[in-house]
Amino acid sequence: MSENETATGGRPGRGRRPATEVRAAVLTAAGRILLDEGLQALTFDRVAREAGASRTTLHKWWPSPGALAAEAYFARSRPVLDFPDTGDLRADLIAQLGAFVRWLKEEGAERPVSQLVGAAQLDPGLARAFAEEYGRPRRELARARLRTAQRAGLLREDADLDIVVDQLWGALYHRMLVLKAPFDASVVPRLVDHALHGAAPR
Amino acid sequence: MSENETATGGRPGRGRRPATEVRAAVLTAAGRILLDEGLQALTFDRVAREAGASRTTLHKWWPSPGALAAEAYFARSRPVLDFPDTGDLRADLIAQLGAFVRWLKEEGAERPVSQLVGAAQLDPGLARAFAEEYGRPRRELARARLRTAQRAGLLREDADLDIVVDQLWGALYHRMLVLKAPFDASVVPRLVDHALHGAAPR
DNA sequence: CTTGCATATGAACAGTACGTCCATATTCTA
DNA sequence: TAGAATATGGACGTACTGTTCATATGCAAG
Repeated sequence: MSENETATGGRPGRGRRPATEVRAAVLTAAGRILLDEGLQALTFDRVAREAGASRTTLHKWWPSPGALAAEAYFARSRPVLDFPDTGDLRADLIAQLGAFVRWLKEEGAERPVSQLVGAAQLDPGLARAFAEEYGRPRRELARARLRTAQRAGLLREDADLDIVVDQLWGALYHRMLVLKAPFDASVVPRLVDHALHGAAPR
Repeated sequence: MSENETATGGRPGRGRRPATEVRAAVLTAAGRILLDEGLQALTFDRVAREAGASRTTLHKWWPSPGALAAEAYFARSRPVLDFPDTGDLRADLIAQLGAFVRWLKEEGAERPVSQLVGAAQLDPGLARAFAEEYGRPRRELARARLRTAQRAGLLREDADLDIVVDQLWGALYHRMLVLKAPFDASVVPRLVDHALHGAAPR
């Protein structure tokens, strides 16, 4: 009897839909809006409209548009989380940082990442999520690779590996977020050489 | 509570007040709100109410709350814009970066600066203003000091001074904005040594 | 002193978004 | 088959933006 437009695909009107289906539709719509129009456009209203979901539902599952944006972005771009060890530290660092720069510049990650980091400065929940799901894991990965090199005698015993990581990635973030200065992958080798050998005469 | 006393002091009701007087009141109120409650609370509505000004006036003078916040902050904390040269590059860098960290951590600049950089990621006008009035001048100052050292033979001829600056300040911004990791002035000497001598064995 | 311009003011309006509540419809599960 | 879980549309109140308008007042030129 219930000619309900079919559950799949159409607009099912009122009533329950599978939660996973709704979540997926919401995350897809949110990701698209984030990439196409930026974080400003990603409001609960917009996402609900475009996902064919109810705003009430979004409020139930996500505490804020920022949190939804972060989850949508991570669900989409699952960043490569490995750090190959070829034995050549310099080459490995250049490869990793180069991939980061290309991800930012050629795969369109620069705007969403900038905006998410930016919004995190005003949203403690988003800040925690972003640091824990994004910043920290990447830092740990790099740290581990540096630790291996340090044990192999390729880095000084008293080197502060956190500082090395901060200097490598932080330099890029500095240009991207604070200075708004253009850069591309060509800075990476120089950056790595500076981190390894410093700017003072040898 | 609004007595319509004459023009000076009281609440003058309608009509013109000197523009400079209104601007000063607005910037004062905006600065206080920014420091006490953060950038979220700094809306045209709030500032207009607290400054005893009309919202219409704020729209006339500032394009957005972010722009007002930036101007209010710079008007208040006029950061020290000199970079002493004692001849000892390492000591000068430690002094400068140490002052920066203390400014952030002990003078309450961390939250407003983080929030302004954050908001700049979503507001191109604010981003430009912030980079031009804040980031770039500081970088130029540091670059100039490094250039002197380079001419004196304290840095390699082929050293990339922009990279050195990015590695020093960027490392701190990285911890503050991306990792949300605590830090204090004690990292500064190590940071400078890494920038000067690198992490590889000498 | 008069006149006219510049400017601040209050008020109102539409638009958008948030956050919350409700009754209802539907699906899932026991 | 019955009840729990959950999505839905709708409504409400609040807050902020961005704009327009008429009005009041300071300032400066004549």
